[in-house]
Amino acid sequence: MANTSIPQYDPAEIEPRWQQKWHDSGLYESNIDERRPKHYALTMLPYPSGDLHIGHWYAMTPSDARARFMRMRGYNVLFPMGFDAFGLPAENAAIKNNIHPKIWTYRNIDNMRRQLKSMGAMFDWRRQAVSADPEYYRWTQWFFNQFYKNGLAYRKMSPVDWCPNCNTTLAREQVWGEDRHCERCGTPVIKKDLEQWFFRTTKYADELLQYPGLDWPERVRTLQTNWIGKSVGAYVTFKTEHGDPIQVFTTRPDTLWGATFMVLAPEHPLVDSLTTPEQRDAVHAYQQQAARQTDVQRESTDKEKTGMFTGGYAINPVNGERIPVWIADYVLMTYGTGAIMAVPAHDERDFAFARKFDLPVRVVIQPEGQPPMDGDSMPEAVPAHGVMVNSGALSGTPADKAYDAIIAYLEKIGAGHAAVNYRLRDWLISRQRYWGAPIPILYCQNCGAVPVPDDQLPVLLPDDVEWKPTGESPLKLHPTWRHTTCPQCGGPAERETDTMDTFMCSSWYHLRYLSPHYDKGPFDPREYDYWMPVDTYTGGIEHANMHLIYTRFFHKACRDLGITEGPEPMIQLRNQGMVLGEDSEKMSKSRGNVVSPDKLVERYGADSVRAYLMFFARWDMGAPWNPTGIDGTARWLRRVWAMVLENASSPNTAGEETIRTLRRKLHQALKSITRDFETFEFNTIISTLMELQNEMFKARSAGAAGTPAWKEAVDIYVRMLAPVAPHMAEELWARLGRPYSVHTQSWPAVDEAAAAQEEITLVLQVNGKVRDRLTVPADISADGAKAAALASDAVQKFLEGKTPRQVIYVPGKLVNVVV
RNA sequence: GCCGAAGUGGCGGAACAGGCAGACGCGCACGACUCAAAAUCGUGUUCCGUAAGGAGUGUGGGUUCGAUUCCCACCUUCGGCACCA
Repeated sequence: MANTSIPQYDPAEIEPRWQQKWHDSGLYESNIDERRPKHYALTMLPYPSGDLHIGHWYAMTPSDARARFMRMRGYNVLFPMGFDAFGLPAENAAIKNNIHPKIWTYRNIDNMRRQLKSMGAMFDWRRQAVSADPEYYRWTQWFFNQFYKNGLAYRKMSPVDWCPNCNTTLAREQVWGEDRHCERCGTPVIKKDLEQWFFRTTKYADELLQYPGLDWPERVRTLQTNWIGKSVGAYVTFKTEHGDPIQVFTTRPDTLWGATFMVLAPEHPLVDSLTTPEQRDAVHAYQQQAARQTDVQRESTDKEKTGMFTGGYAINPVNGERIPVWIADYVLMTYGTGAIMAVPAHDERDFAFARKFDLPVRVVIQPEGQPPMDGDSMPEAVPAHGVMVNSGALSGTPADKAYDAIIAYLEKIGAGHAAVNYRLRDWLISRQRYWGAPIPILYCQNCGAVPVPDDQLPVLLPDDVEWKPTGESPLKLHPTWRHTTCPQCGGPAERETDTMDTFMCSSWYHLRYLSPHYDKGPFDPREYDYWMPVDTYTGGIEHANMHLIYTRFFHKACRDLGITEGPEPMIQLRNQGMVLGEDSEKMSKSRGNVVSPDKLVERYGADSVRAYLMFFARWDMGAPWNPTGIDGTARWLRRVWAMVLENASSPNTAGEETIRTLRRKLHQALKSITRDFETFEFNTIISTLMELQNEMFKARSAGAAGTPAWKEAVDIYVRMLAPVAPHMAEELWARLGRPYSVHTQSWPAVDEAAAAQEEITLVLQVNGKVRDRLTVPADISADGAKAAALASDAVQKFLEGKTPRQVIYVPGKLVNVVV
């Protein structure tokens, strides 16, 4: 019955032809349209590393399919694309291949834009933004200026993380893992004392912990919440014997009576004045040794405790007790105040320290229902849950009840107050590299640090630089670039030679897409008012603690400066998983397990690649690449092609039942696919389409082709296919004689009556085991169902003559007979 | 150590209110078409058992008429954090 006259499915011919037509007709140009609801669909922009990776396709094609679905549902959809074009790999490639980073980057952008276009995605290329373009980074610098003028950017000398391979400092978020390695190159970082620029992200720590109205994965919110690391407690001020205050942070002010010593970080500013002459040499030696250690050595948990007595003492404000002050490297200068009160009875670390240096241990919280603890003999610290003991007037009070009273008391005697601390650090944005947006600051001998006036931006990155890695910013080596005049006093000034972290560029790219050539501000306010916020954001979860924190901070900071509006920049977030190599390892050139999308497109066509990437794994999970599975999706698309085009002359001999079944399956599939698009479950969209196609084959064999129901099924099928396989759907739509374009059609409506089940399969169980199945009317009564079940031979057989104790009917599903 | 995610056939996965486990596809086997192969189409494919039947969703318990789904304990893998006071 196969009609041999239909043309073969030839994606290599179809796909470029439609891409050209879409481009020529401006099909994907999104413009403000107040009559339609807007939908801003954003997918994370790629770094122009050279070639589009299968991972990019995996991230972007389902995002594109969903954007298309939203468009068909009546939304005015914006789905833009651009390039995160500044960054280290360009410089590394420059060094390796002796090619200018700019040439390397823009060449890659050209190639990747071509590859992106082969996906057939609905990107509005007019809105492309490239972060290395002066018309883009002019505004990156402008944002820096606004932050600087409002106290959100500051310069500070401090010990910072330095990647010896990338020759630059890194933000705390960009140092990963137990060995504290560089997020980019994997080299363990070292500490350096440098004067660097920071953004005051900590100012927003508390707000960043709130996710108002955000539909974000729980996973991401948890990662961010843990990263920000809020601790609620109190600052308590002890005094040295000379009367100098030593402030500590504690989450357990109720253990104050158990503080038997204090520990300062070796770098703490009070160490010098506390140290007695007899201890001076030893303390100095310990400080030196601590300074030489790496963070990894210093912060490894299982390390034997080390420390040194300063010879000095402090007075506990609640009981006037005189306690020794030590220094130790387990206390970090970068958290809290760099000093702690040690309560060895109830803190594991303090306990280990006390035992090692033979310091007193005093129990102040007695766990309930246990024999009294003895500080001298206890083998380990005990959790501080229970009743306060050895705590003066508060002895006998449950610890959790005393908490607020103690803070009130500390406030009354002027020795402390409630406080909150965060693990989050301010964002270090200085990079000692060439290929980035220059920090728009000048240093004048008279005026100090002066921002380049907004109307003189951008501070252009010079092309003629030596990009040799020296550990200094390459811009420092430029013969003339750094020398300029101060805009305030006209005297000589030098430019800042560091560039900005590229995460600064990517913190606001979603705003630049709105109007990439706008020159009166970072974005056209009319476009902002219409499109923002981003409705759906898709991308990898690896950015949970980097980009996704930075961009939220950026938005909130800008909101407070009157630049942006609303609490959050991106309302809904969905993360795709990772496509691994066939060997289940991360794809990398060195492992030789990289899958090239170009070759797959050449062999199967973009539509098959798109469909396979949606089908082959749960999108949010990812999976190792399976090279043979794609044959199945390619086969399916060829069958769809044949099914749609072969039907025209087929007979109309189907019975009523066939037609009813066809329509039921069709509308059930439509319902299921609609729901799955809403919930980002792409793999079941494809399998439902495959199932429906099988059902339609059956109906056609039964003579359904040529009926109105068949026509309806084909029409709906092609529409449902459009987001997934946009080229094929467009071609089929045209061949069916329908007007251009399938992508501007509305998403079909479910006919609930058609989808309704008239008959159901009633499952019959005996003691929870399936023994029989009956086809019964869907509206069967409970009594009817139970009677039918008991009448079943199979059920009777397994009842073995016993009387049912209970018969359970689950409407529309099953009957369970219990004996 | 703490936080989070995940464990289902040979493989990817489905089961969306606690109700038919294994949809859909890959792979494999057999068959049709073919001189032959590819492509295509058809049939079968969780395991044990000739069968009747039994077992079965990481492991062990629990709740329930009924558990992949809920609860408890544990194991494994992956991700994040880690001397954060």
